[in-house]
Amino acid sequence: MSEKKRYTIQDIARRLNTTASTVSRALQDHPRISEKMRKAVKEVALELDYQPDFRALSLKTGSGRTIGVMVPQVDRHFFSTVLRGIDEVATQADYSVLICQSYESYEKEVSLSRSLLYGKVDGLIVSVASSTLDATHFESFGRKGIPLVFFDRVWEPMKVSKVVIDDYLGAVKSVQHLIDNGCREIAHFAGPQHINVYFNRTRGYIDTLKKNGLGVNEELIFRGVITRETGCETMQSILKLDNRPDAIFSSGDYSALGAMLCAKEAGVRVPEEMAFSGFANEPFDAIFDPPLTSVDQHGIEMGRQAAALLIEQMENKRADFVPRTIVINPDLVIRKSSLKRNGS
Amino acid sequence: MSEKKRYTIQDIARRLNTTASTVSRALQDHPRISEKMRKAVKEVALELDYQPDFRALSLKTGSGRTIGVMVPQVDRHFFSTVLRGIDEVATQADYSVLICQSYESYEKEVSLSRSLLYGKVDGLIVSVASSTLDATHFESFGRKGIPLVFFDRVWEPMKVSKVVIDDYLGAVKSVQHLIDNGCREIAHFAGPQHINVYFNRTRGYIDTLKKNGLGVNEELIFRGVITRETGCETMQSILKLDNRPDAIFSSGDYSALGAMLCAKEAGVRVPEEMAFSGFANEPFDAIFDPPLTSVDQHGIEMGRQAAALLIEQMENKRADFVPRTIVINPDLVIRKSSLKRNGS
DNA sequence: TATTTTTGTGCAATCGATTGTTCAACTTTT
DNA sequence: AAAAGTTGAACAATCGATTGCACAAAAATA
Repeated sequence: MSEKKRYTIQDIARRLNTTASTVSRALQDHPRISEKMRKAVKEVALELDYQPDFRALSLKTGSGRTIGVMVPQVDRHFFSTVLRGIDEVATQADYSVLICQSYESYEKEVSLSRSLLYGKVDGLIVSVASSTLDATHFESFGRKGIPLVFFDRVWEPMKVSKVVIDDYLGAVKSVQHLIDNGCREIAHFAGPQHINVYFNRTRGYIDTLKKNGLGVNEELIFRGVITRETGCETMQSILKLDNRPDAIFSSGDYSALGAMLCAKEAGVRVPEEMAFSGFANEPFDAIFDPPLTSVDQHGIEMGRQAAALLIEQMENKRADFVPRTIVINPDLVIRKSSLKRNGS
Repeated sequence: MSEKKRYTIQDIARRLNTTASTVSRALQDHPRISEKMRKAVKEVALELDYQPDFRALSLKTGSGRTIGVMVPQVDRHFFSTVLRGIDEVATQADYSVLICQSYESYEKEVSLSRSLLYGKVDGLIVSVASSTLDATHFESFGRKGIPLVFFDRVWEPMKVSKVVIDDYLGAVKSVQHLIDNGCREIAHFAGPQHINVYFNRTRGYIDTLKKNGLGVNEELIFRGVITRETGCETMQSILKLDNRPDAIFSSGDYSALGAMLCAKEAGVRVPEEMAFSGFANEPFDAIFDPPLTSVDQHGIEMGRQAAALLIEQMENKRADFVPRTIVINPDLVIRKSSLKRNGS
């Protein structure tokens, strides 16, 4: 019954006894096309529901107006807000956004890069997977003239534009807040240290302790604790310690949460006996009991900046483009879980 | 300094004083190419980090081996699990997945469809936006011979393959469970009724009440309650009622949660005085106090089935393909929030 | 040695669009 | 009415890759 066909510019030409070039020009309102022909072409185009073929078009023009985004997982609130920011700016500039997920896997990341390199995207925005220790696979993009922008989890050695938050500052704000609230023995859940963001959070923690004249107790730094499960397990060991810490500064909300729930379960009063502070400001932070203090990373803004940076570079194709790094200030969102001093 | 160029098959040919066709064949291990030439070509290709141009390739071959997925939002747990299922099957079959978000907006959905129609994808998997009342814009895909599969939120009138869960059954299981636990006045938070999934959940609720000889009280059906905010507000009004319901069956977890937290805040004992049951089995359901009973939709499985269905249709390009609908059985995940009878 | 077969490459068309060039048919100018 | 200018549309090349066909040179067969 139905024709099931994608009509091309040639089909239109055939029906009107003319050529593809004339049709192409008519559709573009070229001045040298007669009014009559223009109308006829547009009419047939409409009738056939003609859409130009993206592949042919981008092959000819050299750009498909498509931005690729590669993130570890889209269902993490932070990444999804960044996506929103990117989408916003990209749409405005008439670019499509192609999202893909590495699922934190190095292999997947490499194979995705390869497939994107085929010419599916004209520019790429990336936050690297946690299992990626070496991100040289991204260097091909530079070699092929495909602009690249890193955000959040960046591959420092590469000379490309980056958008990051000041993780160090976020940690400082967080730990200082805990100290100001009377905490003196602050434990820390650290993420994988080869990832810049986690490394910087840990640095901020250590420096802030020192700055306040508090000693750094290596035994209170728990490494690789980022999931709810590990948070919970770590709390179990903490509860067995002779002198329990009076606060936890976690590099992530999931582990902070896991630990907090475990502690409550074990009868620890939060925040009176133990205060908690996380990182990422996940939406569920606000609805826990008690609500979790956390660091907001302004994802939408990061996304906007990353997209703007990328588009700028794509449009100004000069070889002398100088990569920039944009640093965004994080905000500490104070909630009950850390208010040891006063319950306000 | 750096060349900043994408090398083509022609560049390789030029270096070896041969032609593009020979290079193309050499790279494909065509039998009629000499061992020597083959080696030489591959060597240069490697040296130049040659990657075939996706656009040229898919223009010629007619397929870019790309599946498009359009969902309302990627940061909803259900959708992100479906994505995982799709990704799994697609990757295995050597397809790339292109994700895009409608953000529940009809306009965005229409404009995305248009851009995908350009030939960016060879097949499409869709869950429609809540603001979409008329999804005829998807019919172009059929007309152009681009296979389409709906999942979860489907546009019933279209004759295409669909993957859904039995929302009716999910609601039945949920409400029956509440009744079995001694609830007699069960209120219902209903979603937008023009969306099939919400409509069916409400039907399941009504039918189950009737089946158990319980009357349906229209005043206990609250429409359009899907966010945490509206859930909370609705609970406020419920608490003012003369005869409060003893349970809430919500069509969504967010509103169930909002309501549950509000009720607890107001001093209602959960589940003793009021039981709660949601829909979607969001990951946070398990970590609330009390944990929320909910209906699991088997997202990964839905994604797998949808992708398999789509790929089958794409590869078997016969015009006589008959659309299928796959119905997946939901499971009720029982947690403390609904266990009124016994605290087990 | 003459003829057939095999082997290795090049030529040219094609996918669907864009765009510079050519060229006939009208208009306008003188 | 002849020269010059304008208009409308066709021709052909191009983007990067694939692939049927032609055709030498080399190898195998007679």
